[in-house]
Amino acid sequence: MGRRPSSRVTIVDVASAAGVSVSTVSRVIREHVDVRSVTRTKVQAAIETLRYRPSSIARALVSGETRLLALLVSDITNPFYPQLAKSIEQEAAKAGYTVVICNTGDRIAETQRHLTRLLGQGLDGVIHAAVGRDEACVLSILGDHRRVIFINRPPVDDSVSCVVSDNFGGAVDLTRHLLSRGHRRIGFIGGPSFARNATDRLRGFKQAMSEVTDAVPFMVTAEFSKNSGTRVLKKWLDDDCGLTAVIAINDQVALGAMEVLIRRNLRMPADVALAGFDGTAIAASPVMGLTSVDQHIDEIGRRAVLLLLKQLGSERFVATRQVLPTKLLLRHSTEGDGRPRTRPARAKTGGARATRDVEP
Amino acid sequence: MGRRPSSRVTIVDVASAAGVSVSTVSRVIREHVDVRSVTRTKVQAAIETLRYRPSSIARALVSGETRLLALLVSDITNPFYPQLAKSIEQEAAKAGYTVVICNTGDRIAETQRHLTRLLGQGLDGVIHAAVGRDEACVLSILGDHRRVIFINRPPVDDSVSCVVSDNFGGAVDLTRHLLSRGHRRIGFIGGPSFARNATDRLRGFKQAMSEVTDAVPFMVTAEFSKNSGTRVLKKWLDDDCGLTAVIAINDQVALGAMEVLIRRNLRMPADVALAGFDGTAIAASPVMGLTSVDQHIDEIGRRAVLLLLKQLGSERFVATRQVLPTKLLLRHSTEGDGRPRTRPARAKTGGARATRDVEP
DNA sequence: GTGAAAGCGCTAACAT
DNA sequence: ATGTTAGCGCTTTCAC
Repeated sequence: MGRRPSSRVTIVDVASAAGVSVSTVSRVIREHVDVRSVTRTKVQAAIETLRYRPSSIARALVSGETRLLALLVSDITNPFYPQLAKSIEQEAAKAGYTVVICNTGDRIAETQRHLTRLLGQGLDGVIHAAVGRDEACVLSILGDHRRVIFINRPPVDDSVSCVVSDNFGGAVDLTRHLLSRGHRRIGFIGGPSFARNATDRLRGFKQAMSEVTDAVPFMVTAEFSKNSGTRVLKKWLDDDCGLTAVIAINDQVALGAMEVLIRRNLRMPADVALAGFDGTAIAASPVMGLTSVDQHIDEIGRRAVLLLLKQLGSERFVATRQVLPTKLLLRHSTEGDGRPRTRPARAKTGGARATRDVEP
Repeated sequence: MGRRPSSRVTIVDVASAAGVSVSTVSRVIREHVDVRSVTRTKVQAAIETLRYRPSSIARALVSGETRLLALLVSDITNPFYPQLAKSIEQEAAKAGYTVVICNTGDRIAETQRHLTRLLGQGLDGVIHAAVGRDEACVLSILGDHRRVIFINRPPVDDSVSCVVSDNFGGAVDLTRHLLSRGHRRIGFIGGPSFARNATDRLRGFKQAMSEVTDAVPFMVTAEFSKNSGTRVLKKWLDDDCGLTAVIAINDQVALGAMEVLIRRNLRMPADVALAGFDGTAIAASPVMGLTSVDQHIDEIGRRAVLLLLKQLGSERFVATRQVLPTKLLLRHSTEGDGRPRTRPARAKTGGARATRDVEP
């Protein structure tokens, strides 16, 4: 079962076809210099005609290098991660590396399960985009700090490399923006305390709020899920706590919150302004039109791969900490001028064949 | 470089620690029955204390089985695929299989690159969720039809297994729904002709339209991207062709189309009704509120894995073709009663602290 | 510059 | 029921 056809073309076949030894073929494959160009050509011809493809398994067995990387995410259905995954996959492929994506669901057991299995498969390195309670576990399972990069969520342990955003600064910018628009009672739907990007954002929020005397912060700890956003916002609205603006810990949570606003016919930002974090594509769409703190997702992915490969290739290792600036992207959900700005409500000019709404 | 610490615990270490031979250890690992329970316990203890983890690389080299599957998608940032990937990953993990996700971008060269590389890595099987022009290429590279399952897009070659939706039926249902709501001039933003799910949906649309004498279909071929939706809808509106409803080939294309409607202050469905395909989470959200033809994404993923594993495990192989029914999910984008139904525009009752809009 | 041979860690006959 | 041994396809000394 599962055994592949014994017809596999091996290095021995190539060797005999080219009339040389296997070691010579091996040298040609790995582009060693100590091969006469005549010989090399001969071997390459044999490789070509036999359509020989070296087995990375056999190679891995002897060299210990698989060119297999893992990308750990908490939930691939959060659009933030696919965008990240794409850039990581692209950059890794350039260097001949394969990336496997694993969902941890922010559960230690899942991280453990994946890592143990992948280590058996000969994993070369790990990019963890959602470290949390599993931080120690990851490091102990891998044993070697050189083979891990944390991204998105900063690790506690600073003897590990990471590429993260300036979450604190981003939150400060965003909060100041809301304050400058006159909001004073602002809610912050936070993330779990084990996620340092979330705690950093919370700190930024608190900092900015403390700079304005009459600002009244509302804070709550929740999960990074759409449901979290829905649940928290419902509660706040039901409690009638007079919020005029809400910051969600990420765009996904903001989506959940926005659904509540829509269901209750509240307008953004006239009734409640809303903002998120991450700068995902859906937030950027006018369909959602969500103000968000952009994370330069592609850049983080690119850097993570380059850093990891560099670490895998060098003997001495010093942990690197890269912090990228964020960018505040203003959209309908906050940029209104006090009058309703949500799309159909502000319909005035109309397009082709439009029946027109007139505002009260 | 990359060489893992030579301190790896091997099967030999376990054997000597337990005072047995390597074959006995191997038997214990693979849960062979021919082992006395005393011996087994002894071995397991040794495995435990030494923290031994079998190398699947070595195992793969001899058995030809890597338990590595590839999932080919056209673009992981289309939310349809992460949902699919998640269910596939989960089902595969149950059987100890690892899934690597590859973006083909619907380009043959990319498929080729990934497959060649992965085959060297000892790929066991492939689930291709976006076959198109690369169909022949996939089959020839893999050589063995048993090791491929096509999902989502039906293959041309019916000697290969597939799990797909009833795209034709789904399109018929959807089109009839629009017709029943009085729409007659309906646009269909189609997909590329190499994607059979797209062509099947188009057939369904034509079929349903032909059943109504005064129905006027508009059709165009585009890509499976948000931009396609934007571009086509802009053109149609600019041409002022009097469309009252538009069907997009998938939810992602519908998103692009919806952006145009929003930007032009056209209401859904009062001015233009809009619908998509796939039944993604974002379409279901009231933020998008898109009528869509649900594909039972999880079920497709689950079945694909089970079918593939079954095929990998059996000697004789007969291609299976599974066609799942679709389900029409009605949402704001089409279910309106003629009056504006888009959220803020129909604000009448208001929620807590809401300033109210009154419709004209 | 090229070849011969010893493994990498495991499985699967074949012995016992 | 357990041990012995020959590879799986490749890399890598070490000779020549």
